[in-house]
This record gives sequence, C-alpha cells and structure tokens, in this order.
Amino acid sequence: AAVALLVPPLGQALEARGLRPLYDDIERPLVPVLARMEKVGVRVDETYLRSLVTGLTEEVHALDAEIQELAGHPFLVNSTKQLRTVLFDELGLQPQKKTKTGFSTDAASLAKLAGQHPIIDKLLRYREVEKLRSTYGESLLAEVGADGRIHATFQQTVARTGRLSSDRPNLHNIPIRTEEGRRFRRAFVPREGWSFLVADYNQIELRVIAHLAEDPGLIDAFESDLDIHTATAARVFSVDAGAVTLAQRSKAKMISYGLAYGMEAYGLSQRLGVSVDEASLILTAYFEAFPKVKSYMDTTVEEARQRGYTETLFGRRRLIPELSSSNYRVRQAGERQAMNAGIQGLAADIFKAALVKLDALLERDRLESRLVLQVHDEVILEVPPDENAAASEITLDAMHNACRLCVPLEVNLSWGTNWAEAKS
DNA sequence: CCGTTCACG
DNA sequence: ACGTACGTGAACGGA
Ligand SMILES: [Mg+2]
Ligand SMILES: [Mg+2]
Repeated sequence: AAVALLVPPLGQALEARGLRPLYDDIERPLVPVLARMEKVGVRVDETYLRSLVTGLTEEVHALDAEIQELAGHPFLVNSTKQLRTVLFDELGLQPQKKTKTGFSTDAASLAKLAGQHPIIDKLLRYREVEKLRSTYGESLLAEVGADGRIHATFQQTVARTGRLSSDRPNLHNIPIRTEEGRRFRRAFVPREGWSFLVADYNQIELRVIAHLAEDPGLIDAFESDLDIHTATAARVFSVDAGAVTLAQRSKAKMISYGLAYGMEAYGLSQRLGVSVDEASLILTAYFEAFPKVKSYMDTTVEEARQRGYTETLFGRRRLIPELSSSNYRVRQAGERQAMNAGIQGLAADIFKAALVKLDALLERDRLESRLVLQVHDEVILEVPPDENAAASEITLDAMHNACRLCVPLEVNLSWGTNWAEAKS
C-alpha cells in the first residue's frame, strides 16, 4: 500500500530519463528470472569438493613450513606486513613497487624476483594453493545447503555498469584459468541424470566496440572467417593474415582486451613485457588501423564530461563525477570509467535481454530445463535428456537474437556432466 | 572496518 | 582520492 505511493514519482523519473523501455522490457522482467535461479540453486558434488580441499590443505601446510624455514624464523605467511619485512629487510630483495602501506608483495612483483631466492617460487605456489583452499574449498563447502545445492544471491542493483553480481557466495569468479583451479568447476554438477548446457557469447565486448565505433576494419574483421585476434594483428602490423606470428597475435589480443578499459602505453608495456616506447608504437599502430575506435573513445569521454554521465545504447546512465575533479589522476580514472561504461554496460544490457528472452522461451515451450547460473556473458542450464535439442535451439535463439548490432552476435554452445567439461 | 591480494568476465 | 586496465566479491591480517 505504502509502496504504491512510490509508483508515480518513480515512473516519472524513468520517463524523464527515457528509461521506461529498459525498465519494462528488461530490468523488471529479469527480477523473477533471477529469483528462480537463486531458488533453484546449483548442485555441488560435496564429496569431490572435500577431496580437493584435503589435498590443498596438505600442500599449503608443507609450503608454509618450507617458507618459514627459508626465512630462518617463524612468521605468518598470510601477513603481507610480516612478509614485507622478511623479503625486503631481512633477505634484502629488491622492492618492485609501492602500495599505500609499503612495498608490494603481489604476484607480479614476486614474479620479477624469481630466481633471486628460492623463497619466491614457494611463495607464488603458496599464494595460488592457499587462495584455492580458502576461497573455493572451505568457503564454498560452507555454502552447500541441505538440498546439496548452493543458492547464491544475484544482485541486480550493485554494479554501476549494469552488470549483475553474485554474493554469498560469489559464483562469478569460480576458477578456470589454471588446470589446478579449474578442478573446482568440476564440483558443479547437474541434477542426477540431467546435463549442463553452457552457452556463452564470443567476444561480446569487442563486438560492442565494433558496433558503437562503426569502425569498418573491426566490423570486417568480425565478418571474415579469420580468428579475430589474427585479423586484428594483420591490420595492426600490416602483414597478411597468413604471416601473423604468434607473438603478433598475442599482442593484438592484449590490446583488444585492454581497449574497453582505456589502457595506456604503460599498462600495455607491463602486460606485454616490452618497453613503454614499443608499447606506444603498437598502440599507435592499432589506432591507425582502427581510427574510428579512437574517435569513439574520444567522443565518449567528451560527451560524458559535458553531461556528467555516460549512457548505453539502451539508455542506462552512469554518473561519473570524477570527470570534473581537480585532481588529474582522479579525472583520468574517470575518463577510463567513461570509456568502459558504455561498452561493458551495453554488453550487460544485451545479456540481460537474452536472459529474459530465454526464460520466456523455456516457459513458452513448457520445458523442464532451467537456468541455474549466469556469468556476465554465459548461461548455464540443467537439461533433462529428452530436451537436449529443444534447449539448444531456444538458448541459441535467445542469445543470438537478443539484440541487433551491425556485427553478428556469435554464441558457443557446449554440453557436459559438470561445469568444467561443458566449458572445454 | 580498511588495505592487500586475487579469483572471474 | 588512486599511478598508469574496467567491473565485481571474498579471505585474511591488523588496527
Ligand atoms: Mg546464499
Ligand atoms: Mg565469452
């Protein structure tokens, strides 16, 4: 009753900002879709998860002892403060970079010290294993409910770009990049006798950039049959696609990823392990090959500066007060946020539209298949054996046709008896 | 409660 | 309120 009083003013606020379609067609219909996913949850193989934890706990324990032995005295390896003292005061290793509170001990800094002392390799391994044990072992186990499933909360109003987030637990950052971590994905399994269908967008942010910037080279690259990074490298380094080296491809790939974040020459140089001068040359070559990407970025920042906010293609706004800060660094950070918001935000809008559409199609066809997870550009469904074909078809349809851009939205589909299998 | 670190897209 | 790549959430240590 009291809530009814909110409808007129909130409705007017939506109208005034042109947000009515985004709300009516995407955000509001998405609420029950996410609610069902939370309620359904995802099944976890608890026994298997526990076995992973056991192995990791043993290794962490051993590494912990070795590290303290190499330090020459007991200390809390998990304490960055104590570790700083050991590395930079006692062992005399060269500090690489600073944080607010002292010298950094992050993995990138440690990696630069590799070979200078045997403690470094042990620490890197310790960090990796301890992360897996604590965050994805113990903590995930504690979230498994009496029904053998994990029920996260999917936040619709947290991320400033319009993305979803997941908490208690976060199911958006389950490991995949290392084989060791990827084992945790195997713990996520479908209902007995059913299968997982995983569908994810191929390069959605780069496609969004191609669309927004209307860059002919980038659009062409997506319409050719070439691998996108190879096609990009060919243009950047002015060689035939067939002559692109692996090193050139990986440089092109790194730029493409950094693009949506407003990466500069320094950032590129750090990630490529080349000099800032070389990185600067590569970045210049990129923007010469794709000039409209450059002008899109510039225009986006300028518009945001004037209005105080960015807007996605669907009208979603993000205020960026940092753009009028008197502090140069703060202002620069604001510029990168402005560049990124329209890109990450449009990809999120498209993905949400796909979720709503997919849910409607599952309902329309009275399928038992159900959405159990989503991760930014990926959906995971559990599917009974007799619905494989139908589920594939509507998932592809919903995602492929969620939005019409000037480049196709390509979707990868795969099946598995666990989350890891269905991603490989 | 903050800072650091690190997992993901 | 920050060096330099955006967006999250979580574990841990320490004040
Ligand atoms: Mg929960
Ligand atoms: Mg993808």
